[in-house]
Amino acid sequence: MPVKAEGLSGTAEDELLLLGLASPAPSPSLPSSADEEEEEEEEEEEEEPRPVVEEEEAAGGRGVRRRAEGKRRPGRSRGTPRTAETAQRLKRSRRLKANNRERNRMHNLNAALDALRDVLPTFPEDAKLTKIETLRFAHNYIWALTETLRLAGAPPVLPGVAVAVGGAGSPSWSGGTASPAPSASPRACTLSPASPGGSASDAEHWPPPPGRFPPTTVPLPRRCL
DNA sequence: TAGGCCATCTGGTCCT
DNA sequence: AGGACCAGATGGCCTA
Repeated sequence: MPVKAEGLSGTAEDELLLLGLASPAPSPSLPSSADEEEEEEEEEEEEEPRPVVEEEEAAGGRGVRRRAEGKRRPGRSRGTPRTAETAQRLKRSRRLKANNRERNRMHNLNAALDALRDVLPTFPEDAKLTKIETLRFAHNYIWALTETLRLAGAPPVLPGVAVAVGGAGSPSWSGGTASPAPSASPRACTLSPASPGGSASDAEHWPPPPGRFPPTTVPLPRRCL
């Protein structure tokens, strides 16, 4: 499924839509389940109990036509307490807002992943690593660079030096150390994903599929050459 | 066609 | 209460 453009269903819009305060423009965008649900919601809105039928009749509005057609909506007239509907709508509204937030969150996550891909060497250049490959390769790449520095006699990277995350908060490194933990690992020199904190599953994913093989430019620790 | 990858939705949980 | 985060489910697209 193609990525839905951001802003297609803004939070505020959803809210307005759900509360019946905005008239939804026919969306030419890709059909998603959310959209479908919104459409359902629109229908619901349209079928909201209309307390001012007399006025509509006077104005020749839809109330008149309904009555003329002799159609009566099932259920819903007086029996259902309005508060239940309101609660339902509120719930739905919150859900859609949460969906939007979640979508944005995942978009941010993907953007960060793309940024990570950009700084990772791949061959060919435009080969796109999958998410899991990106993470694993980044892990290895950092490990390899660290090893290279270490073997070159460079001073250890200062713990606490970290990438500013998201640009908003202060830099943090949840791991508590700036170097890939496994640098002390006895598994040095393999340069396989199993090297840095490797696991069986890591090894399973190495090497990457042909055509997107990235590590050709990863500097090997001198000891390994 | 099966399997991999991905985007999205959803409900639960935790945190502020 | 509302938002962030997470994991499971679902369905679409693509490739071998």
